[in-house]
Amino acid sequence: MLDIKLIRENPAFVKERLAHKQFKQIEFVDEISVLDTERRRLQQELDTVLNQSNLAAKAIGGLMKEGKKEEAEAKKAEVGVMKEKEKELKEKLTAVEQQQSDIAIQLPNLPAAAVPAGNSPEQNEVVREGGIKPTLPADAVPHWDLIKKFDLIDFETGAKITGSGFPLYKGKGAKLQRALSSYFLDFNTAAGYTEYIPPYMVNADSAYGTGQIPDKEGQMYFMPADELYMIPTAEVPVTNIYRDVVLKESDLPIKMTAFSQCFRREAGSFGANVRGLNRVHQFEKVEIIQIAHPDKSHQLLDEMVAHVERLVQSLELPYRILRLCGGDMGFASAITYDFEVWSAAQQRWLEVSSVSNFESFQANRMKCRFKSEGGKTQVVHTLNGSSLALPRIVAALLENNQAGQGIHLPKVLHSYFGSPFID
RNA sequence: GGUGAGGUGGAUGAGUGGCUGAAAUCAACGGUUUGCUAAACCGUCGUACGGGUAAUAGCCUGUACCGAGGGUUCGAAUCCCUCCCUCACCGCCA
Repeated sequence: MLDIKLIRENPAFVKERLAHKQFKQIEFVDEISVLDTERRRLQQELDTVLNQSNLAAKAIGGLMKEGKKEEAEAKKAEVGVMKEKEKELKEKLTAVEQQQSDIAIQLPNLPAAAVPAGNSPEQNEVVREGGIKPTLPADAVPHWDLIKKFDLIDFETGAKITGSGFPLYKGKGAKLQRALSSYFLDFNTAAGYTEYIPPYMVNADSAYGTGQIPDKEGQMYFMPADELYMIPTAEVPVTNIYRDVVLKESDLPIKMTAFSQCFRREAGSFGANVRGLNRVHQFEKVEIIQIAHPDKSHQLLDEMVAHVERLVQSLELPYRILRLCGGDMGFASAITYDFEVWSAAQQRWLEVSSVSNFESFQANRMKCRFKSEGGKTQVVHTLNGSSLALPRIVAALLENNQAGQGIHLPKVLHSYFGSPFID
């Protein structure tokens, strides 16, 4: 949610930034300004009437005590007239407020100054690359073939039990998931992140707080009987820990990490890009989240990017870091860095992490604030990133490390997996 | 799922339909006293949205808010209805 004061005071800037994000309905900015003016006018009018009837009600109380019955009755009649006016103004005000907020929640976050221009993934900026792309043997195959060969995941039975895109991990495939998530969590907690296990379903308030509603509502599984959403990422429940909370300045930054299953409908996806583990409806991910002081958030974002980079490096995977252009960023983000690992057999980059600073956008919606030393209350900044999403990491690990009889695992995983290779 | 109790400011906890935006205590903050700490004493101490003035500090002022939403009334924290949540016991259950 954008700050109404910013829209009021600097509409030109807001419009320019929205255009940078390739947002089409720039006219929303002017519509909000008009509604805001009207809203304030109505509130002023209503407050005046309410004030009069409050004063009259008090006067009646006094008159009753003094036994001046007739004067009291006369006053009552007066207030009766005001009630009509009050009702009318209240209805108008509520309607205008509703209209204003309906539009306001559709406005995405403004991109930060460093966000490159552009409207398609090709215009994302490569910040840096690392690792070495392996040269695979002539008979190298994509991960879905390796998965079959080593019997790691049974997609067909997963489809029978639930539907396509719900993998059934099995044997060493299941153990590898456990090894990776344990390793990621240990890596994060060693860096000062507190570990959480959050609920996997959330209510509408939480989904709204992090910006999934209304923007991504169709992407979430919804349980109508209980009005709950399956989480698309641990970001939603974990960030919402601090919804409607006023923190102390000394509490910041708050660093949290959580493993969760993630559920995404991915409606409309099809084709070769969704084969195997490239795109699934249920997957495992470890997330890192920070609640930060506004002055520190961009520095902390850099630290989070560096943190994820070390994690990817430790897996010995070739990777690159992208700074997303305005048109490719998420609804709630002010700036986003994507991590991609090289999938050698598919000859393509796979996104495994997205690290973003949401600045005050989520905090405004969630009413997450802190009291500064001076006693002033202001909203925090929120940040999060994957550290890491498992399926595509598995895909890259399998493909890049295939060597005839087995698949070699990076050193950091040996103790977690209980073996240096899969065979 | 059933029954009972309850939801009041950072915390504990009063509150008879008007004098209660809300007692009291604690915590917190500022100050006095003090060699330092403690104690004592004095003061401050909710949020949101408006309006005025002013330097985006501050000050003055209006409205709303005592779980949420409705209703009764000239007037509701207080009465009525619906819903939500918490706790306890029972039932069911990994």
